[in-house]
Amino acid sequence: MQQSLFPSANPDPSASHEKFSRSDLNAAQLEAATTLGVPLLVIAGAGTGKTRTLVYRMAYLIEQGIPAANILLLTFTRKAAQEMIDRAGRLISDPRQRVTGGTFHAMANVLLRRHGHHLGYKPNFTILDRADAEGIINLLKSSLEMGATGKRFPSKRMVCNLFSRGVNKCQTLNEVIEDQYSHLAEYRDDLAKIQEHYHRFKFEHGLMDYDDLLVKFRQVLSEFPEVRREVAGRFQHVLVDEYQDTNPIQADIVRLVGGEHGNVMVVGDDSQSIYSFRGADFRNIMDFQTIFPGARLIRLEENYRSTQAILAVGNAIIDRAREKYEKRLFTSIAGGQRPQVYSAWDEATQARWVAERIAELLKQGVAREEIAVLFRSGFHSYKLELELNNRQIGFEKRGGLKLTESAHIKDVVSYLRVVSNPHDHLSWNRVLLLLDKVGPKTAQQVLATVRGAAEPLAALREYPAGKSWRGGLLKLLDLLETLGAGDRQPLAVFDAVMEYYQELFERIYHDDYPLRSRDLEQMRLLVGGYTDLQSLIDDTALDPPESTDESLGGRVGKPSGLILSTIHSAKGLEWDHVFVIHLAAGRFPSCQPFMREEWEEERRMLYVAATRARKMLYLTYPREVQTFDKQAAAGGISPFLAELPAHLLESWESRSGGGYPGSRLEKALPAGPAPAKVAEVPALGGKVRHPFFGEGKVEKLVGSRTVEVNFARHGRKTLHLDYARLEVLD
DNA sequence: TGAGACGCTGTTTTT
DNA sequence: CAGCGTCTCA
Repeated sequence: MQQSLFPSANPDPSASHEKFSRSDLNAAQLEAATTLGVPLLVIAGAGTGKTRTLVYRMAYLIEQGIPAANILLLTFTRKAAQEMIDRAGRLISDPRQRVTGGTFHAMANVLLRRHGHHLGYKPNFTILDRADAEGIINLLKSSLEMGATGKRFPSKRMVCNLFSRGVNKCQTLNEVIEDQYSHLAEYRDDLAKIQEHYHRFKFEHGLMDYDDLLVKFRQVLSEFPEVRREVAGRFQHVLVDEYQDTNPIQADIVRLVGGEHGNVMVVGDDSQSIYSFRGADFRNIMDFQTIFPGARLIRLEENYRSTQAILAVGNAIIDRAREKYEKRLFTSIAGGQRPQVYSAWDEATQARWVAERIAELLKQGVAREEIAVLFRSGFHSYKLELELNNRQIGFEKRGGLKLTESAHIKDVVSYLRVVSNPHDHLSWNRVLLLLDKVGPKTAQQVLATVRGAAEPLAALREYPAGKSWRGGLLKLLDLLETLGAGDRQPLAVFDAVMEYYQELFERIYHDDYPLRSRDLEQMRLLVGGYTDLQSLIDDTALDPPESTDESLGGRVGKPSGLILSTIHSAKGLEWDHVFVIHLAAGRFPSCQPFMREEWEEERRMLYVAATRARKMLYLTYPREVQTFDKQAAAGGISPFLAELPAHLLESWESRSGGGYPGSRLEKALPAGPAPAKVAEVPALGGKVRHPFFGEGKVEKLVGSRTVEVNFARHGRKTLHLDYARLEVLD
């Protein structure tokens, strides 16, 4: 097995050797970078040099004689870790000193392959991505004969969410159901049964989902002191980025490792907490000082990123947050142009306008990598993507569909997974279903043989296969046997798989296989970069490449072009020119939030988006948005945008003399802060309609502005009238 | 039992 | 518009 923790690119040898210099940091940053012997909690506002501080701290530790191998940097994405580590590498004299770093999941993966045997795992376990996990739920659902007829059983997606939520918030199944899924109460017993089988299934077949990686890693750390000591001994300094977005399990992992020596620094910003759906709670930041008594708190408040004009808008957004730790960002980059607001007629106009601004910027000589377009949800950029394609402006999309989520890639990866872990039932199932004349029933029967066998391949040789598909099965076994035998490079394995798969591929995807084969070619390029099959397989789940063309150049360092990204994927990044689109009611905030917590998180998301901009910020919204059934053209300006003081913003004026139905800001924005629309208080027992949950009946009035509503389709929800967009029916 | 056609429904964000 | 589940035919 590969020993380097997280295989990553070599530092760029051509990079200049910046000298580590204390004068590069302000007082607070310097304190954060150089304080030793005390746990540190760094509250760092957006753009206050948090990354720089982490980078300098790594370099400082190394200069103090601590081997880089003993330093661990935990970040939110692998990209972020690599970039920081590269930068630290440039500050020190010995380029071979390389800090290890990556995501919590990646670290857990590597260490569990080594220590998982304590919990009964073999080192060749397979990591399940979301679709895999849902697949298992589906398998179990049908094998347990649930949801057969009559009542509709909750979707696999729902079931997975429910399980995951329980894990990440440390709640029991019953608590989760009560809390969030009360409408599923009647399925409680079935869900409990599925959950039990799900856990057993994963364990018996050497499978781990994302949550397992964290949970099992925590377990091995807490139950086996010798493991804990070994891990803590190896990582004598732990640095954690984006701490506001860690969940209780991750915090526990930090506590267990860091508790051994206390050399822990965590960096975070409560105002940028946007991952509560994964169990994160920004209040956890303050628990740090309880977990590590005597921890020192350092605040970074000087913003080095944005102009005053942009920062003013950022501050105005977050000022309206109900609950936050006081902190006021200031910048010495005076002036700057006020952020521009463009109110578009509809989505197409919005797309055209943004594309035109981008074309203009490019013409003015702005580098493509200094421009980004951000949005709440992946699909918000569809129209813009079309528009950019029309104008032949290349872009890279972050977030949204991953390359590895497409069926044909999953097919290929399944062969690799079976080679690596012959007990991986899920992949076996997929691989068998690809055979002609083999469907779910037959596959299940074959799998029964795999289950008991110590050597599945040999056992299957003896399988009494039906005439129509015997040949196919034997060919498959030949392939797997050849691959399992030699110690081949991943690329050779991939090519062998492709030779076998090509025929099936063209049959199954007969209508569009030429298009799909482009993905396979791209995948082949990626495979070429690996020397170890297991890490290739791991990365398909832990570090999946984005689906659009760009992938090799963008893996390390700077993004290679114009970026379209979800706000979540834009975390920690910055650009000169940032467009935030779809700031329309019902889109951003998405129509889902119905309680304060969720509403506030949406607001923080806008804050994150706005503070990505260095020089110029553009905020746009379509006045009309199409819903999926191309019906209701709801929308209009997002309340977040509407409530901003108008004098901080500037409306866009059409230069071409009215080619667009451009609006004047004064018209679009109310003069003062807009009060939230005061919704009518419905009567007890009255009917209401929610944009997402549909119709429901008011069951209880809690306080003056909070009601409990029982929705026909979604069960009972507690709603706050100031946040939920409730319509009172009569 | 598998394969393919049809109709329904459901909508974030990510490791 | 998918991606699912159900239904029908071979």
